[in-house]
Amino acid sequence: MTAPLIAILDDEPQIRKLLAEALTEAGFRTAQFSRATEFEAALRNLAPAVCLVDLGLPDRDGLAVVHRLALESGAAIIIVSGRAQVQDRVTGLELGADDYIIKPFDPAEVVARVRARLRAAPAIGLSGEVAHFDGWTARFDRYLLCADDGREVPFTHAEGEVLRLFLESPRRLISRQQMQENLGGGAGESFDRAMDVRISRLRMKLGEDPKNPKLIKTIYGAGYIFLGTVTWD
Amino acid sequence: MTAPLIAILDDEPQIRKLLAEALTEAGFRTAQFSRATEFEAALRNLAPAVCLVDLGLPDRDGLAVVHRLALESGAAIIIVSGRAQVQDRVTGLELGADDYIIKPFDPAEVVARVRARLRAAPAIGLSGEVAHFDGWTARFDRYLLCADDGREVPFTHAEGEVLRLFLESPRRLISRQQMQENLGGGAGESFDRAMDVRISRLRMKLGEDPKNPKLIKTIYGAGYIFLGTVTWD
DNA sequence: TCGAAAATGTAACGAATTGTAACGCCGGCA
DNA sequence: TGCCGGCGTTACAATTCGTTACATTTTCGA
Repeated sequence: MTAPLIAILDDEPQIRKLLAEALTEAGFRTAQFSRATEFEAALRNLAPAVCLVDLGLPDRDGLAVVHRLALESGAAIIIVSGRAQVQDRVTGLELGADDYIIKPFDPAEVVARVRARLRAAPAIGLSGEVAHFDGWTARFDRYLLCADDGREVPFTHAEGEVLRLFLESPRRLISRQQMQENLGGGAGESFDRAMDVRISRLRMKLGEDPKNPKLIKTIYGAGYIFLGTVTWD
Repeated sequence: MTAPLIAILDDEPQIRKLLAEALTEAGFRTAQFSRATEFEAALRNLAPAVCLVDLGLPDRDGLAVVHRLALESGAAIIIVSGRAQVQDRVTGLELGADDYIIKPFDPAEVVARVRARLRAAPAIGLSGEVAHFDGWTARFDRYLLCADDGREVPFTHAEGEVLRLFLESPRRLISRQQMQENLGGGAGESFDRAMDVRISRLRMKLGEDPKNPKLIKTIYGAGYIFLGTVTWD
């Protein structure tokens, strides 16, 4: 998967450079803009995950930009501004910004706040190779489940398919139908207890209590729900 | 729908009071805690949408609390701390906090940042999934009834449907008609004792005295009434 | 007041669904 | 060729939940 794109909108070149360098070093891609018009035009083609927006722009009020962004784009918005009054921060946040950083800033903090936004953002759809949930880390690249206490449990390909499905839609009912369709491209056979067995084996590896599973719940007659708070790297 | 619940964890009473007043005035409900142990115990039953956490706690390292919270709960986490170094902020955010506010703070900004968190994550916070009543907490997200004394009783999907119906209309007569219609989409068969059995099973799990049920009352010839004071998170 | 009919409570049963231990097939590999 | 791990299949155990049967309660007319 490609690195998330961070858009930077600021009229001061040194600021842009500072931000871009820090973000690039942290592994993100960046796109820089000095004027609001240019920025908004580019948004049609780019889909940044986070936008860093300065309020003091030459061609438009930064707050107006923030407001439009909040309404029309799915990106997280972080205001980076020299306006330090509480009232500025409150109105910026009320207008739809997700965070507000005051200049002068430390690049490390900006990176940390960008990461926080990405973490909170809907990880829906795209999934990578590493996910964390409830004391576990699933490494799909190594077919390995790592517990926070250091234990490592390998999982197989078939188990991984089920696990990925769960981790991509946590806290949502997944019907047996959906499972069958998403698993191993298994053509619709007469019927399949294979799935149940996969889930049973996965539960065992996760150390679930058979009488009262905490992570993978069965909804009789409907399907399964994965409870657990998932973060994808 | 009830107002989102904001949890406050800070050992200084004035700070708690300041935060609670501002949040209450802004239309939120609050729950206050002065120690980490107390806070974590309460999380079994509460499902706050946002947690405001101080780092300087008497009984535990605040960062550890933040980390656990980030892994195990779906709540947004805002650190409110006097530690003002960039390094503190970065590690706090990396450990899973969604925002970091430095003391002394302006209550208006705290409210704005809480709102920003709620806006970004309407999915989590699980509003509508947790209800409290008379010594019990019903967690529909986990199919679990938690007694205030710590006991946990799982309930099934069918039982949950009945329970939810009651908790959504407490102290109001619910006719058998209405039940049948709301339950499992059950088409109006000739007649159904299924519902009675569901209620009987639910009563048992709630530990009702069969001769004298306190929570689920039968109105002969009319229906049922759920007596109990319900609060939804 | 008494007794019977109607309404409700619930234990027991059973059909459908789900859990899982055990078995066996298959492909990879030495 | 023989071994071995992955994984589907099978068989049987466990759970869910509606149905049935009977006990209990309420209502109401005689």
